[in-house]
Amino acid sequence: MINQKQIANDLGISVATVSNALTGKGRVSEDVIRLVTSRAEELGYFPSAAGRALKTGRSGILGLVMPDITKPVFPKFAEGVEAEAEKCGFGILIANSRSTEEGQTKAIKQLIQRGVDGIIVLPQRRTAPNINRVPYATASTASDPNNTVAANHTQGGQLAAHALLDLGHRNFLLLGSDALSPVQKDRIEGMIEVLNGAAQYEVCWVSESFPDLVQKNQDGVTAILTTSDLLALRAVTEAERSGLKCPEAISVMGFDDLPLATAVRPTLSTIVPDTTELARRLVAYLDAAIRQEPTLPTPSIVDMTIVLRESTGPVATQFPNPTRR
Amino acid sequence: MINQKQIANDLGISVATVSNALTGKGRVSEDVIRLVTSRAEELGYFPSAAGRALKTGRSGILGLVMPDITKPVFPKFAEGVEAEAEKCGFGILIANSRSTEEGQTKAIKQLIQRGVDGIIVLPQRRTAPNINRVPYATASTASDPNNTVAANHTQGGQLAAHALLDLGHRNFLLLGSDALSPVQKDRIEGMIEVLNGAAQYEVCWVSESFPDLVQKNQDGVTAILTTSDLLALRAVTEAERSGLKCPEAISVMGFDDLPLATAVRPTLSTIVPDTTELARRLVAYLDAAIRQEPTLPTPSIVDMTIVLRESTGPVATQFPNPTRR
DNA sequence: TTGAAAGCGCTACCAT
DNA sequence: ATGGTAGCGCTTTCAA
Repeated sequence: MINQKQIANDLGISVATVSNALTGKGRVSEDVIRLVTSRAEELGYFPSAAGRALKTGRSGILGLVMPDITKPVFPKFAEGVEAEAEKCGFGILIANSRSTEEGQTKAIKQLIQRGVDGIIVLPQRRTAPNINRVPYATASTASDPNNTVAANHTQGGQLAAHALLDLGHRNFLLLGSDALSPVQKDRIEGMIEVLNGAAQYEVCWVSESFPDLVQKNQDGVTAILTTSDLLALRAVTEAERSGLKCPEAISVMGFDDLPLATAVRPTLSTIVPDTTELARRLVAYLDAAIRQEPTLPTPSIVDMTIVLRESTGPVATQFPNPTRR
Repeated sequence: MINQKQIANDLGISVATVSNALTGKGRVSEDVIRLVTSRAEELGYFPSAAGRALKTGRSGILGLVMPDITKPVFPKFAEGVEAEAEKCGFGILIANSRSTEEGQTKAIKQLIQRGVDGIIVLPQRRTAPNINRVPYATASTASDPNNTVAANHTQGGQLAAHALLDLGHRNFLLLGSDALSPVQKDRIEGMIEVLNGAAQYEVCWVSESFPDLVQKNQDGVTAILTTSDLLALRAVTEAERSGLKCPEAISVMGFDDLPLATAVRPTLSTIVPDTTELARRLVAYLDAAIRQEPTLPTPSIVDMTIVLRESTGPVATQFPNPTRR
């Protein structure tokens, strides 16, 4: 491994000058800077991360704790964080909390041991990570008191409901998969807020058994709002299988804009979280905290957007199903 | 930050003894070990990663270069690598090659600068990563000469073809999305090897336009083999939309066992890569290389398995479509 | 069994 | 403008 000392000896100057020339901090003559940088280039010099970290007390690495990167929502987020971190000169060390609080605690401990400068946590069940050694930032729901930034799930739900209301729908089925998830609760809540008084609706938490969509449709339901594209996919395909055309007979709305949303036919209308912005604020917060800036960004909420594709359409003017009671 | 020196002063012993007691390497009395560890516990001591790295020349961190974690194949792999790495005491630093060779080169350089001990690369277009500073391992296709381990895409393709042949199908449509991808080429090749002489088949690379499945079915096609679950999803939903029941009229086979495979109805029959085993071998190789073990694992190939779900079934005994010419 | 001391590569202070 | 040097926290001889 080639180091500053070798460059210094090579050029007959001191390591201090080499360091100064390379980092551009000290006052060194242009000539020496050119000399040193070109020699460093020649020798293929890379500064030692360990040496620098030991001296400065900073590793330039951020930890990212996620529940389960296998779940399709997280990769987009991870990518956003990685990209933002790189812009600020940070690397990303990943850790898996395995969707449990113990896993989360363990992951955080490991990251600290590895010397990260800060930690981003995606707590799934509103657990407050207990970190004192390094600054941390969390992306949670708006209703979570100790978050750094939150996606506006409620507003996302509102967006979904509004869009279908605008298309003329008045009888809704709201589909979630986990009644305990704060995220899903917020999304459903947003939908309900908008629907209340304006339309009929029924909330259904899917576990094993999926509701009989034909039956629901006969009962008047023309629109399904879901808390996830995975559920929407299920709904669309269940519907089409039983002869209910989507969106002609029934409209289906997804959530999260997963890759599958454009792979399925009909393509899924869905609510899009701004993961890039979320990641940006998370990293910006940590960056400020690590630099010990006097004022830190305050908790904020990032709105979602909607994208209307093929799975939603205007309510049929005449009832698609003549047997409706 | 609390360090060994403080513990040493605290206990009136030397830092060397503290280090020895903590790492268990040197010969220290049981009493002292107990004393030191308990005191360390009390003070909440964590060894400094930087200090240790500087001294030992090892960071305990592995870099992982992936083309695009947003593509649904990669998260499962990343999780496997993370899990395996943790078992060997390594952390995982992620880097995004953005599916380009320049991106890959840049990512590798960055990882090296951050002091990783080794690098795992998923080269997408059969590029040979140029790394000399640290050991690296690649997961590529079997036909790639410089790989450490490969998933047996060809055998996966064979598996798919065999399964549908066994179900009585004799007229196939093979669907890929990228004729330039070595992975997809190998998969299709495997299918063709099995089908040749045993059945009729047509290969179709989907770009924008999707083949007319009703037409194909009328031409006799009863089974579709794809190179990805995303394509299979597309095929299933296109088919069902145009009144072709799956699997009654047409069977569809996916690849990769993505999360969506069980969210769609019918659930997708698919080929499952053993990402855990792939990850295990990759990490094991690097671990050995980093420890400078005399003999390193030689390149090896990991077979895939098949899971039959709802999207495939026996060929219809009578033609589903009476208008077949 | 324990301790003193060197040194990993870097930066920053202070002197020249 | 440049150089000498201390020291970040740890491990590892070597000596006691």
